[in-house]
Amino acid sequence: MHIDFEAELNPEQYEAVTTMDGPVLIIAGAGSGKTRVITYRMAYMLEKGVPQSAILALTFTNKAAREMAERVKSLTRRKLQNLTVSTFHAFGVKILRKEIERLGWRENFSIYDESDRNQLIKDCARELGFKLETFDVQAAGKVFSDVKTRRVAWTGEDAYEKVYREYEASLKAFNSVDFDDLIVKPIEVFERFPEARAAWREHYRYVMIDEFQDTSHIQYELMRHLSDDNVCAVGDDDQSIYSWRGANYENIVRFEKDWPHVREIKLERNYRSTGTILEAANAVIANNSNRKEKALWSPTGIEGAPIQLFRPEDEVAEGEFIARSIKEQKLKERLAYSDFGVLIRTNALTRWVEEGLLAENVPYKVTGGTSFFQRKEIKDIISYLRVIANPEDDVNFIRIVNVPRRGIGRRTLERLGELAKERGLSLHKTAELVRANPSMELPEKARGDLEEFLELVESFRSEMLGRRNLAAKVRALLEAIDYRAWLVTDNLHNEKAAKWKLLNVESLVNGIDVWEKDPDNHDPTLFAWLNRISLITRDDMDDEEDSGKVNLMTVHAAKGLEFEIVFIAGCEDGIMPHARSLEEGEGNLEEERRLFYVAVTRARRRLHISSAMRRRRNAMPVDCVPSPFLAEIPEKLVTWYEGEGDLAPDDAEDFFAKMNSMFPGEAKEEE
DNA sequence: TTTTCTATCAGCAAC
DNA sequence: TGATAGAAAA
Repeated sequence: MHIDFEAELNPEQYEAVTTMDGPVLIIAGAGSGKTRVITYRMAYMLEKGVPQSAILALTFTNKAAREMAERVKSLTRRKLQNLTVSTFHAFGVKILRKEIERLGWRENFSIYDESDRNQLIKDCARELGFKLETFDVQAAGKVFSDVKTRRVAWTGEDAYEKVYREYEASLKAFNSVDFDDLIVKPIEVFERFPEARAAWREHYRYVMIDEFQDTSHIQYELMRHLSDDNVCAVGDDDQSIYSWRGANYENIVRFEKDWPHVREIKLERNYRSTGTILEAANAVIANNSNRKEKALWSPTGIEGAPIQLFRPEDEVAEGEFIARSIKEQKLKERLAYSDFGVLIRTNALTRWVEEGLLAENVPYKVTGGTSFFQRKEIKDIISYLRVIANPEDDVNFIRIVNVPRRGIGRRTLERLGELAKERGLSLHKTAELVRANPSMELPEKARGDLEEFLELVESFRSEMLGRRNLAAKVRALLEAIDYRAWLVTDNLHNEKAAKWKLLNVESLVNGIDVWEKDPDNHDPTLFAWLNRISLITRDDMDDEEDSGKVNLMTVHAAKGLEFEIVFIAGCEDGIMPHARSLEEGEGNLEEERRLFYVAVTRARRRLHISSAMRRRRNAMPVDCVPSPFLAEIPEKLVTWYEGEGDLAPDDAEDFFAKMNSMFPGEAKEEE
């Protein structure tokens, strides 16, 4: 299959795609066809005879990775089973599954998410005699992460340091790693075992990094270990919105230092938005100081409708307005519900928008927030499977040892914990020891209950380590622990909740079923499944029946997406920019502005911004001031909506026809 | 010793 | 709004 690269790309894109060898830095403004460049670049390499297994592309979300792989496949019409397109974290897992034994972990390690981690930190602090009321787990977690990712060092008199040591020792004892470890541990492997590094480095001769502005210090390190000279970073400093997660857009500067002969290519043509939206976005972001100069421009010359501002009475009115406006525009312009995106700063704000949409019968889906896998009932089941896969995993052991109730309460666990501590063993190992040695003191009843639990784990462990019928075995497990009955007793006063939770559990098991029956899945083991779901997010779940619905999500979750019509709700001072974010540091106003910029540039055709006059906070209505960012939009680009009349201003030009005629190839382009 | 009930507190973004 | 710690009840 031959691709006419020159015809399907603009000159800058073409240059970016065909510069295969040597370091390349692509500064890709919002909507400039970033994904297109990356996918075409991979296709180009393949066409030039680079073997697929030599290409590594790293992205930030599973969704982006999957879509990218799909597009390369459809572009080249090849199956490409050995092409590696993956998130940083998933790639870290891939390395660790091969190499972690070098560091003293076993291959069946567990991955702790944030709540697992916080639980462990709490246990460690308690263990060391800290009063839990005065011990800030969140703060400790942040410091731990900073230390682990080498952003700060201990001062030597830090109260957290001891807890950190305990935490690290516990992780190792439990054969577990946390999220940061997924990046840090591979680096450690590469530093300590140069032969391992050489092997990986040789394997991937072409490395590409997407969303480079959001790479953290350690991700950059990992990339450096892996890349020789053929490295290509694609990013946009104006869209760096993850500094709280360690992202550091100064990596762009470091890249230029580390590869001085870098070829730098700027993509500023925007194929997405109207001139009005671009002008507004440019004007807003120009208020940031520390950035690479660039301005988006539209090759179409379509001015488009003005940006519509609205100040609803309160959050309820805001939700109503959004719902009505969506209905009206959909009808008038024959759009689909999925053409609409409603963006908010915090997940808590979704509620009011949801109520508005519900009241007007507008179908919607919420992306992000507490993911499916964070739900209690789902975590329970996953905890069981984690313990079955890795019995040393104390955090998950504790979580489920008494769910459903089996008489193993606090006292028994405390006692078991003491015994484990004395011997330096995991709880599971200790429990086995207790079973074998009647001399070890424990009340008879507790002993029996514990034994029963051990047997349960063991019988399922031997069952599930096979490579067949995982879903059926999970169903059997659910039966064995009678999880259904537990859901009923645990939700006595809320039958609906119990039913809903049961449905969730069922859909989890169905998910396993689908996954293990996928012909492309070459490793249908319990370990593989656990590794996968540890890294999965809500946006990986959608596709099923979610097309044709309005998209409701946070601005963070919207990065990389685009919608015909965008609403930015809750555009008030204190929310956008978020007060809490500003408290944290000086530079955060600029990051909040970038966040707003990202929100604005999601819109192709029309943008609505609302800022409530009053909003309830903790049940008390509070007067609100519009976001200062609104004043940064040139006045000539906006109109005010007064709360009645036409909700959908006309922009008579036929946007689509014009847009499509301007460009060859697919016009609908994600970033 | 375990389970159930009640009061209190904190709530930004997510791999 | 939910999680969680501590008190009361079983």
